[in-house]
Amino acid sequence: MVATKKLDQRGRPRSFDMEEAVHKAVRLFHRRGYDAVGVAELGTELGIKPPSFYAAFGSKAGLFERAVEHYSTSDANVFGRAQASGGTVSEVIERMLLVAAEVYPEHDGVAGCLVLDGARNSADPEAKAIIASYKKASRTALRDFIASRYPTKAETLADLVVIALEGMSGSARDGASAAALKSFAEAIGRAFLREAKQG
Amino acid sequence: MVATKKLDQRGRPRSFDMEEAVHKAVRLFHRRGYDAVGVAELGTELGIKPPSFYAAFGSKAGLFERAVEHYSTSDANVFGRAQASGGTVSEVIERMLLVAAEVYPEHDGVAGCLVLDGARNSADPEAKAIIASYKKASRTALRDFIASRYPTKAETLADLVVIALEGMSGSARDGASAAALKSFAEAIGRAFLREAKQG
DNA sequence: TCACATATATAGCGATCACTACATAAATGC
DNA sequence: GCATTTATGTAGTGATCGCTATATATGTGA
Repeated sequence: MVATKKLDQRGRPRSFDMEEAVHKAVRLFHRRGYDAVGVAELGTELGIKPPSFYAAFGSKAGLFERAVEHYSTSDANVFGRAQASGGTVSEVIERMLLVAAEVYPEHDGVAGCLVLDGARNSADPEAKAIIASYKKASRTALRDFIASRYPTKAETLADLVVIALEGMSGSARDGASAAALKSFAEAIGRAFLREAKQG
Repeated sequence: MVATKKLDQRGRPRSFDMEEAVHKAVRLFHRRGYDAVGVAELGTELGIKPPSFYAAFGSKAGLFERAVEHYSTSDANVFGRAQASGGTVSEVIERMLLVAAEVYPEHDGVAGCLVLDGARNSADPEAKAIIASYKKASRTALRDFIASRYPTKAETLADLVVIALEGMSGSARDGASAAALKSFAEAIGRAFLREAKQG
């Protein structure tokens, strides 16, 4: 049973590019949130009509899940970006906050973090579950990273950072400037050091 | 023309209590956000049928405006509550953060701040405008209060507090515990003192 | 008593929601 | 050629959205 798996490409081929469609969906969901983006608009913006849309993604929530997954494995993942440059735990945290201060303000009509704010006030249980899953995973990764250096204060320090990022994302979506977010990020970075080393 | 204005109570009287209806609307909008609460649900929960609803409030956004106004003049206004007890600027700020840490976690299914999060991701321009107006007024009041003691750093310090409160409200809506919000509030209180007196 | 003013209940408006039934088009394997 | 497989376009599903037209009920002032 070492049969070579022929991925048979039978049937009519897709008339649109999946990756490009998901990328456009990321921008729409990120800009306005899950509920405010309708399937009709997604269809016209992505150039996909309803039957093809549902054949490809299953549902609106299915596309949202793909969009969130695409988003959180991109440069928008501020924790991943900050970790990539190495350094101490506090250096990475400070860098993450500064990266967020650069990324979160409005760019091309999009502001804040899709994971933190993309399903806020949503009435859809699926969308909320998808976001809750990603938030929990992110928080766990961040807490474990902090615990590698500050094991007894990891929870409190993780709360400090996560709540701060929530505030930065929400404020950015309300129009906060890059300068305001930067000074906030710097203050939280100093607070992190202070809370980590004292008390 | 000093005619005594007789507020004539002519016509059929209301069959519901306006204040009680607004209070119920506050809870619904606060719990789920503006868009996720429909007029049909408001009607059944408030015991008001459509024509009476529109005669009394004009529109869904009209009721929302009344709800936000009622909310922000209640005990939910953490800045007002913190100011009421007096003290120095930094004492009031620290107290406000601690009050928010008590008020924002879920109580009776409601979490966070209606003003900060009630119209998040809303597709309705009216609701967004109402919230934007209240946010701007709150921020201005907070900044002016801080400026009375720290005039050169008022903007930066106001950003610190406002973005922190945004984070606390958003996190509370995601299920953050009172303990987590309290430790965050304490850390931000220390950060406020530090940023105000140094640098 | 009766006009007037206001609020009510019944019923339904057009628009939009996420989603689908159905027939057809376009590729492959034999 | 021809069956099979997959994707497509046309058209429309029932449900819900915020809101309203119309007639009736219930109060006041004269």
